[in-house]
Amino acid sequence: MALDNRKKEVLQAIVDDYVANCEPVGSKALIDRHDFMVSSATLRNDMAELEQMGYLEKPHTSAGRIPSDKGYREYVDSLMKVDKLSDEEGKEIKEKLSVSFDEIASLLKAASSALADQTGYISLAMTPKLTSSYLTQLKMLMIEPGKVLVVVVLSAGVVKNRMVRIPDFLTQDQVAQIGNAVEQGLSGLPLSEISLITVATAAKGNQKVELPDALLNQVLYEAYTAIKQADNLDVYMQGKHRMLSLPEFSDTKRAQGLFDTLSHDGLVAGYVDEVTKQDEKKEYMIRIGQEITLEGLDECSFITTTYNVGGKVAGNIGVIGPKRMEYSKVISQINFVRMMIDEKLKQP
Amino acid sequence: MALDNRKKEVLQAIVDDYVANCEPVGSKALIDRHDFMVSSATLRNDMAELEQMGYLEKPHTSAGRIPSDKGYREYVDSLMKVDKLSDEEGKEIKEKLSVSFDEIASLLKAASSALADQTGYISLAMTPKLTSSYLTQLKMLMIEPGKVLVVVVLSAGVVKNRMVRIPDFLTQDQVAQIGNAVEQGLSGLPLSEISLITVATAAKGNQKVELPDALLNQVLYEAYTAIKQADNLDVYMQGKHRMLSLPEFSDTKRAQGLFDTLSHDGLVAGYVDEVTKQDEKKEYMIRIGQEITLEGLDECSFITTTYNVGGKVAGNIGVIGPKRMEYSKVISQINFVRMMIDEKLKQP
DNA sequence: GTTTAGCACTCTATCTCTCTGAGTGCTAAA
DNA sequence: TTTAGCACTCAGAGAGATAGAGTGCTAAAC
Repeated sequence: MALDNRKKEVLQAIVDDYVANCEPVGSKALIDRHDFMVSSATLRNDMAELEQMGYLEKPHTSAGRIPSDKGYREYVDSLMKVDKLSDEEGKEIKEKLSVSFDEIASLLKAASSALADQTGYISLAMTPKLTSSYLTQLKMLMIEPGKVLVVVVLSAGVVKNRMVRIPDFLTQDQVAQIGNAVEQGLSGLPLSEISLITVATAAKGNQKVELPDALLNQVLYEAYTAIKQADNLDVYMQGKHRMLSLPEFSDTKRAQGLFDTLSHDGLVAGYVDEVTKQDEKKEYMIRIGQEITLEGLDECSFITTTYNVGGKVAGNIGVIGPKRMEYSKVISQINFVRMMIDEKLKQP
Repeated sequence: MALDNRKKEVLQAIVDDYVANCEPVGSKALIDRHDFMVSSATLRNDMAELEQMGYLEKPHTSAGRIPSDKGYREYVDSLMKVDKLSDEEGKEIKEKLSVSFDEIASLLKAASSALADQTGYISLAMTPKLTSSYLTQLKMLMIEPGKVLVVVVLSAGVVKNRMVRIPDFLTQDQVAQIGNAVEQGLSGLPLSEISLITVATAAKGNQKVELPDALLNQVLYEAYTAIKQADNLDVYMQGKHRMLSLPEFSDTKRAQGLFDTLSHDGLVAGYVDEVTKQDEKKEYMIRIGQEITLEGLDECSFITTTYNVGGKVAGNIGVIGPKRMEYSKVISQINFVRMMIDEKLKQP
């Protein structure tokens, strides 16, 4: 049985009201707040049917209705209208991202912070997935004898560095040369194809320094770990504490379950990855309540979207909020931030 | 009126019991759990006096007593015995910090993580206060035309980098030369004495590249911002979510107040700084309940201590937990972690 | 067939009342 | 100074009672 027009309106109104007040919506209240041209009894019939079809739930017999996960799903899929961000709000976000960012990490940090402030929920920003990106530069900088800073620059604009230890007696020149050799041999190679072996052959094919093999291998191993480490995703998450002010998390147990999960960056990042793959074609990904396979997030909704770096490599930003979230607003906010990121990263 | 021996014992027993159970302690329960050789009536008299002197409080007339801030203070100042860490626990911490850390940031991250795991409370680790440290190296690395990575190395072992934008047409050599000139002119200079002017004079006194003044100034300005940015304290904080399982934070409002404050790294860092100055001579700093001037932390206690880098520059690590904290255990844990850090950073 | 008025019914939240028990403070004796 | 004894206090738990929001159903109206 499909939803007739009035039922759609009723569902939409109930979601809207519940989002606003976090209180079960009754037929009377619905009539009061909206211009239905029918009586409350009619709405009651509609609501009973909507419940039977699984779109609504009752906390108990004599309460109003609240949307089920399926109800929210219908709402975001076909009922809500995503309105454009108000000029004012767009301006606010723009301002927060207006500082010049020449490193992707700072941009993402700012984006996550803006998103958290603007939505009032938990924001998320992840560095680009690097497996598909490639090495553009590798510099080895001697900080003091025996200590070398390996700077790895990736095509996605990601810069990472790692301090490594090498034998004391190597000179800055020798180390820099090895770095150059590796860089020449590997630049342009996708990260996924870089292994200890490729590093070694690259270096040995290009370098001019005469060094015993064992020694050279030691340095190369450190360079390799530095490159591999650059592969790690960074996750920026902000605004967690705001969830505590929501009525759905007034129960500490629930909040704890949520925070426990969120404290594992890796879990969240992995989940975002998975969802992104599932909804590859879509502009944004939404997961509602039980649809989320992360523990402790069954009272939440999760919205993510993908930004692009130079049209190729992509990372994610997103928002985690209560199921009772202002979906259309959050979506437009996320979209706006994504556009801003895309724009800033388009310049080569 | 000073505390006689039995009163001290009573206070100590009450703190111990309350720490263990988070329930007001009555005279009867006290007799049951401890070997006082007197009757409950005698203890009642003692407890009444302790209350009058401000060491104990009553939640209401017919409940047991709980320690007041003053009571906790007396406890940590003269009653508790700081026991040595168990070998087992020492081993666990050692293990967590056993990876080789050649960058101070990673070491602190690991330390904070170990401290949070081990205490079950909120841990804190801050990079060294850098004002007293000095610049040892400054490298400028061209990533692509117009984009330069400025790597700043400070005496405290802190390495920071910042991507900056410069005019497109400058070459790697030119940029590197400017970097060298700045480094030569400034190395050894305390950060506090580095200003845009000192940077400029340093560079102009040492550099050989012929560049129009305006252009040079632009590059120098970027180098200067990079140096100044290296000055920022980094704060690593972990284990916040654990507080939600404590009965004192079962009220979400309270938890929210705490988290609100803790989400401002700067506030916390500033406070730690202040406290450290006040208790300069002490091995560790303790602030209890209302003694803490940060909003939302009046149900908490704050313990910090100072680690050293090469005997000179110093940073802080610490723990935030409920007033009802296992003080002696936490103190020995913090001390142990500090010793580990000191040791790892002693090697030049 | 759809809509509506009317009404009995259900269930939570709230309030009040009572009871219980842990714990106190005080008094008087040891 | 310590102790036994006892009256007193108060939070918390449990039991009704009540109010009110909301429901579902029936029968009439459109």
